[in-house]
Amino acid sequence: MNRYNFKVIEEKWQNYWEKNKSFKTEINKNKKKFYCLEMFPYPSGKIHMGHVRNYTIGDVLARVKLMQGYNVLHPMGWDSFGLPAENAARENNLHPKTWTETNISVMKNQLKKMGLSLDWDREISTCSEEYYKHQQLFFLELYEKGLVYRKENYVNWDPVEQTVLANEQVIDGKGWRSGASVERKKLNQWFFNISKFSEELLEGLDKLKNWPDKVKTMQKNWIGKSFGCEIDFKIEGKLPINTIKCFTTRPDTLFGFSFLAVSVDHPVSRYFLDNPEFIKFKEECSKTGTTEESIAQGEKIGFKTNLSATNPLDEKQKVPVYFANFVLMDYGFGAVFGCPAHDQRDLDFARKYKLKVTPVVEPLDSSGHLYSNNKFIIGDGDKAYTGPGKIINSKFLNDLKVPEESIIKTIEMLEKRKLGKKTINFRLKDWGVSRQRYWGCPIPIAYDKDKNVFPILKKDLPVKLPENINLNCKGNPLDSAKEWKKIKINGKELTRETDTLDTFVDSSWYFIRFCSPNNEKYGFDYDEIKYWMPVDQYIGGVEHAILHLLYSRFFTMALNYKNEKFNLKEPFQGLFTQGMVCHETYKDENHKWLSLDEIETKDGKNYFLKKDQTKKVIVGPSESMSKSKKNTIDPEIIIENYGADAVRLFILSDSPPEKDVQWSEQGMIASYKFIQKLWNLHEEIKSLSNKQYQGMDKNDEISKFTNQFIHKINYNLEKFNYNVIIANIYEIYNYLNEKLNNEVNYSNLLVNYKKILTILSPIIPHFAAECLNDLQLEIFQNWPKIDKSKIENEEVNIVIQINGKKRNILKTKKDITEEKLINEIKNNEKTKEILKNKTINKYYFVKNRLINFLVN
RNA sequence: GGGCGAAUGGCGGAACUGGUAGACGCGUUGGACUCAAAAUCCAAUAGUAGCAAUACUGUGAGAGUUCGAUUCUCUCUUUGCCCA
Repeated sequence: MNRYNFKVIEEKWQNYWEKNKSFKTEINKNKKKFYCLEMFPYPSGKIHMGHVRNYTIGDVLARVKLMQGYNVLHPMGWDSFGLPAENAARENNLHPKTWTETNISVMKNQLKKMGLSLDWDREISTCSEEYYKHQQLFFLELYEKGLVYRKENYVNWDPVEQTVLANEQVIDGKGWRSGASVERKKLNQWFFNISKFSEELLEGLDKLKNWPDKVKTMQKNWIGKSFGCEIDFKIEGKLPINTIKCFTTRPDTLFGFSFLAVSVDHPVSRYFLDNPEFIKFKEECSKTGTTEESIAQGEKIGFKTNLSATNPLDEKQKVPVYFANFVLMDYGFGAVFGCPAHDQRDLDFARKYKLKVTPVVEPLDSSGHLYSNNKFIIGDGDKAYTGPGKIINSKFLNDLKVPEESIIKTIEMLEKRKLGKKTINFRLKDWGVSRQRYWGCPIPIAYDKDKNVFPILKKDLPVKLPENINLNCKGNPLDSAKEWKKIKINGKELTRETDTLDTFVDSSWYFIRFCSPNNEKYGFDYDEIKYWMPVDQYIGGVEHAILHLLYSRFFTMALNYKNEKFNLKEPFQGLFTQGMVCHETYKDENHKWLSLDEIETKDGKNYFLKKDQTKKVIVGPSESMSKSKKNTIDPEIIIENYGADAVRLFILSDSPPEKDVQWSEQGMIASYKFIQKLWNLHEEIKSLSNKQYQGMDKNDEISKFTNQFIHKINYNLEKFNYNVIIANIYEIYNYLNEKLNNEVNYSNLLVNYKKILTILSPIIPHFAAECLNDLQLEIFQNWPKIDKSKIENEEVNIVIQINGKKRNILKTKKDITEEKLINEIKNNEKTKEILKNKTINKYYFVKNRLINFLVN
């Protein structure tokens, strides 16, 4: 028997597919289309196991759909702008473009070695001019539609690096590189008006039937629609201010009102700018980050003004007005009223500044700690009560049910008295797209001396990135590109915008570009997107559940906005989020991460340092593979050692795709060995043909088994239960292996074996192609149809229960009636004992499944 | 603190709309082959009792609905993710 030589065979078929352009796709209106898309990678250098998992899952689906007769679009590209290229360029003195292109060529080669069914003719790279020139045009179109605007906004500013930091570059309030405390700084920035589509983005979620509920919930929370009320508070003080407008979701707690808090950026702040103490306070506020989390966790501080605010429902109740760091200008109206008894933030603040705490909601359940001497108080002094109950201490609002009645009724009352009105507020903020970076898509805008905005003329696109650039300067490199910055529009001397676009913009329309990747005139072709879009199945990591997916949905809606020809609102019909690939972690005595290369084991449990066998290694929990934890496995080495088919098989086999999978070398080896076993089986089957082997399988049991197997696989494919499919494949192997020893009719065997190979081909395509070809069959087979008459068995096992406990199993003919069954049980040697000396009070019969006797 | 999910042998995990719990794989144990090892093949493998047939117990804990619950309901514990 020949050993299966995966190296030769995998290379052979990869070359064959490439040469024959087996996966090239074009519009074919006679065929149903299927657009299968996996999230395209950032070209960081090498592919990692996460990619292997993502692309294997996608490839199985794409190949199945192809075999089922769909016209399958399965493209791949590169999300190739971004900060790592700039950092790497600084460290290695390479141009970001060179670094990126090298990485792309390495990774493309690696992907090809996985045997993916990709149409490489559609490859795109977001850092290429061919791509970003269209993006710049979209930017201008969105600008014309009023979906892009400029405003001042806070950024995370690293005072040492003189640069803006992304949120993930801020670690514990400090710059990741410099370690300096990050400041809040105001900069003029470009924004996409995503909040204009808040309602549509929210409503659209309901129509996305093939999205995981988890992701939809996350997006829903992110959009954060809340019903509430805007209330005008009367202000008294020695300033020309009459009212301050607040937004609240809890107007029903108005009688618990003990202060009014406004943002330091609120318009009223202008009256305090000559107050040195206020300036100091404002600076203090700018030291806390801009994220909601840092504000929530940070200390709540306030600056007391000489103003007072009046409760609109009670003229007598007047409370102080504070500037407070936890109020943000871009939520609501930059002002909130504080009801400390029923809001944790407000309570923290009230305790700090010794403000009154009046409870206005009485909890329903009296077992709570909020009671003392039958009187409701705020229990231990630091916990606000936010649960349900009824209103107290609130005059005419008293006894309203919280929250069912209280909020609506209070709003009605306020509206009647013209003191406020019902408002819907969204948490979703507009998308700031300006990045002070070199390696991104230049924003096609210029300014005159007075900072007036001049869009670059469309005929002058693309705005190319300057090639010669000094990346080792402080701040944004484009800012120091003096010559590049100069531009004339209609004879007017202007200065270019030096910010580039957030890379999330690049990935917000690449799926549209894939439909017509070579259209030079425009970002897409209407006919092509009409045929291909939306993406039928999008597959990627759950870490993109919110931003990338929301931005892509927005961008599609923005393209659709005021454009009847476009006619597409939701880009991704189906979404699947796969889990991460995990591995054990290892540390030395000093709690430094150790890589697998640095350690050794003899028993698989106790690990020692390779350098020093006396040093024990601390084995940590399994965590997602990452370079920083040194627990990565390099797919290239694994493919080199075991072959692409074996890796594909393993990465699917051990866990459901939506869950994390634990990398296991032993599991990997098992998959490798299994392919060898399948090959041995193949050789054996082939050898039978020479003997014209005629076996005994008269009932054609093998067809029955195969049909049932295909039926199971179809079901599991639909449910994405790929791990169960692999188990099914092991089952059919075990079955065939046994049958070959038991004699089988050769022609029956061959018919079914062909079907089995067909089913294997999306999962282990090289192996299946080799076997099919070896039998002189076409390597691209149609997905086998099920012979329904052969799915059902004529015989079934019926469980016999006594008082709900299993006592025996009886094999009978299918669809047996209760009477016949009971008769059979009573006469059968094996089962008649069960009912002996027993009175049957009642029995339950489930056809073809069980019978449950209730006896004394 | 809120929202959502999860908990099944030594491990990863199966189980259709409530109806044979533990498919399949890994590991472990025993055996065959071999001078020996590797590879391969065969067998066993939830726990307890028993030579065995078999019986009892078992899906995080406790309750409930039901003839019957891994599956449905409630409470709790642990844990993961997202938001704060």
